[in-house]
Amino acid sequence: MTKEEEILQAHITSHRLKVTKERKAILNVFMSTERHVTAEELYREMKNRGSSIGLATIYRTLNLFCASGLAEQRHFGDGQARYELTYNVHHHDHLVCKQCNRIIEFENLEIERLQEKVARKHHFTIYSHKLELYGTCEACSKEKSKSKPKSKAKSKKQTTK
Amino acid sequence: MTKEEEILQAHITSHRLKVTKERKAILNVFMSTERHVTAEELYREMKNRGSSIGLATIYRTLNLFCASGLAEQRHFGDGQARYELTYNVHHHDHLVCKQCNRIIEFENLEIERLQEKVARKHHFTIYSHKLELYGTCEACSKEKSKSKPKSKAKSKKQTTK
DNA sequence: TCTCAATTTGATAATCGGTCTCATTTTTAG
DNA sequence: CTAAAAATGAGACCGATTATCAAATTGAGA
Ligand SMILES: [Mn+2]
Ligand SMILES: [Mn+2]
Ligand SMILES: [Zn+2]
Ligand SMILES: [Zn+2]
Repeated sequence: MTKEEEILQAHITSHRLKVTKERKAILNVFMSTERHVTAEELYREMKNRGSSIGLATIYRTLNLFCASGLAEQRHFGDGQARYELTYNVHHHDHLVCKQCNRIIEFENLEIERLQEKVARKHHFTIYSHKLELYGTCEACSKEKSKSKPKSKAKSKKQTTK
Repeated sequence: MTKEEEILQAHITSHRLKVTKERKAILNVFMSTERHVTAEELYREMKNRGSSIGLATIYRTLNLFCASGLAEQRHFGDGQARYELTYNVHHHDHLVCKQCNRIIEFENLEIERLQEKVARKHHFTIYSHKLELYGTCEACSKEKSKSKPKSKAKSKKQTTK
């Protein structure tokens, strides 16, 4: 049993919940897929691997992962929640390329310290924060003309009239 | 005519759009209400003041304000977009109290500089960013037991089972 | 000022991510 | 093994926002 399975089981038993094959299966795939996955993406991935677990269960289970401290939910501005394993993963923030939807993780202790300083000045107690830098990644700014090297998002229709 | 009305008109004419009484009325109320307003809140405020403008037009017009550079859209994690006038307003980020939904604005050039530094390190070009610190404000941490002094958000049902 | 094509509006239908409901199945303490 | 509690899948439902469309308004040019 992986450490992650243990963490999940601990949370499950301490909350009088139940260990199910669905939860184990979802945890497995969740750990093996790319970071910042959406519920829908995870659902499709599981289907590809032969699973018949329903989408509602995917949502429920991702929420459970978050409640157990295994994962965290993120929003990168495309209207879908994304999830990433955070157990044993250093805290970090994100650079989000709006061209190709690539997500680059970074860690900056100076910024974290300054956030705390700001909070102190306002007598505010931080328990979470969100720092995202939106723009264009290196790859995308090099290929000035081409459009979407690693597209992941649906392009939303824009009424320009 | 206020400077804001001029900016809007400039955007409107340069895009072959039309100046309407609705747009002027919405801009007026938008400028006179509190910052970080939702479309729904602005709609109700206008109704209170006797307007009969439809909600769809409020949404359309707030989007227009954003397109013209007068306003910006924000998301503070409660699932509704909020808007604030940013013309002639210094860039700032936000402390969001999850107890009372108070929003405190702050400005920190050191953090902004460090963000740019991070971006440079990753050869990334930032064109916008989002920094929000979530937690408990001074007022709320003082009244340890009381719940919602200036409640603004609907409490979402949480299935704890 | 009049005309009229283009734009905007209000009402409301549609969309979309996500949650809830409920009948059925699975888990697990005893 | 039993039975109560919890979880599941299917699909109904929800809330914020956008799209549709007929009717009204706007404004550039005559
Ligand atoms: Mn990450
Ligand atoms: Mn603000
Ligand atoms: Zn990119
Ligand atoms: Zn507060």
